[in-house]
Amino acid sequence: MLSKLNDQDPRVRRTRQLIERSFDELLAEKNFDTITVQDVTEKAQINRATFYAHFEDKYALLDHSIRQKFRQEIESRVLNACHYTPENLRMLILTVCEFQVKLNTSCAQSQKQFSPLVEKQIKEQVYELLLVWLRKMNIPVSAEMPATAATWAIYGLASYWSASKNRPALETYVDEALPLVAVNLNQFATEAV
Amino acid sequence: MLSKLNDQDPRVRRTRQLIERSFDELLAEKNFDTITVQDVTEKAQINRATFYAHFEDKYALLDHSIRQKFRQEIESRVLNACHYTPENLRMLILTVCEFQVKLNTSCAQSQKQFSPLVEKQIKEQVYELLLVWLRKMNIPVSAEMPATAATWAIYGLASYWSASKNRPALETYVDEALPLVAVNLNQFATEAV
DNA sequence: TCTCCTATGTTGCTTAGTCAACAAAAGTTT
DNA sequence: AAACTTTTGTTGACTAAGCAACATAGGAGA
Repeated sequence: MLSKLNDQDPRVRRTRQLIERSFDELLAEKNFDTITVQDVTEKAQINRATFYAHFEDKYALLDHSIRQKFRQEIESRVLNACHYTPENLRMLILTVCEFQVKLNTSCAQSQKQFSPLVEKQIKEQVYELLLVWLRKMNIPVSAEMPATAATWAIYGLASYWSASKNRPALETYVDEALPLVAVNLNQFATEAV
Repeated sequence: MLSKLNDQDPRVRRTRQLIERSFDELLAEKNFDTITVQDVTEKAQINRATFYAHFEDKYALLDHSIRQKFRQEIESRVLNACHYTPENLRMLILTVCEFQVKLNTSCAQSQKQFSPLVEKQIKEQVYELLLVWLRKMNIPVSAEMPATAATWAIYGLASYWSASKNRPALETYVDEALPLVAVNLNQFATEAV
């Protein structure tokens, strides 16, 4: 059904948590496509009908789960509540890189199949974050294009790194990557704090 | 209100768990009479009105909590699913002794004030357990009196031990206590399995 | 192929939990 | 003592979760 539940309602928060937690645990145990909606609801001890009130299907749950996890990485580094600086940008690139390898190791072998999902979620959020940063510098031109360029560059560099056979040390790699991305943003940075 | 909720309903189980867990955590932190119903519901993240649907007040919660904990001790030793033997009786006495000291150490200093509650709950459950045991031996006389005598004896001996300045080793104490209690029950034990 | 079985969505009705507002009790402060 | 703040129970209207039943879709196996 998906008739928009109220995110502030404690009951809604609770059941979402139960679903998310159970799903994470199941993902650690077995492959995504062997996980059924029933598995999730049984583990969460909620009714199956309740699941469908929250998510369209298990793919929507996976989508949400990935989005959630990346958002947490962003928030744990407070990147969502700061403004553009080269250092923060560096931290953002680093976050994307780490997230990639984390997914490849934490869950089972199943990751290849939903890497397009991951790409979509990461890029959406990086883009939104960069937009916020750019808009805080009240620049004369539109923020969309620089944000887009930087987003794709960041994601591309991160997946290039995470896919490399002999990965160079993350810190040194990010040092190299930073100027390639920052060139799109630095031009506005004079107005920043 | 307390309009009997359905114990089988997952929602009911969940909120009870939330309440119990929060209460336990609060009890570990501070004294019982400084704990408010609000504290519990805030920690449990449930509505205050919901609390009152489950418990009359915080005293009823305390009552329930103690009952619950002792029942768990009984069940973890499978005493609820067996029959009378001197060894099982020994285990029961031991359980009561351990429960007494556990309460005195685990929670804060507050225990003295609700020791009558503890006494009531322990005795009720020991009595019910002994009744079940006695009835399994289909004895010719009524089970109530031997069960009562044994219950009081067990509780008395356990609190005497737990209150002693220099407590003797539990095992040896129980060895001494066992015959004093068993004398009420052994006479029927010939019929037992 | 046909059957069996399991997972999926969906539905109408019931029950539990939320919320806000209230009056009244119990502590606190001054 | 009076004025205050906090906590307590209780209420009624609303929303989410549970349940059982259904039709359907897909796989697995004879």
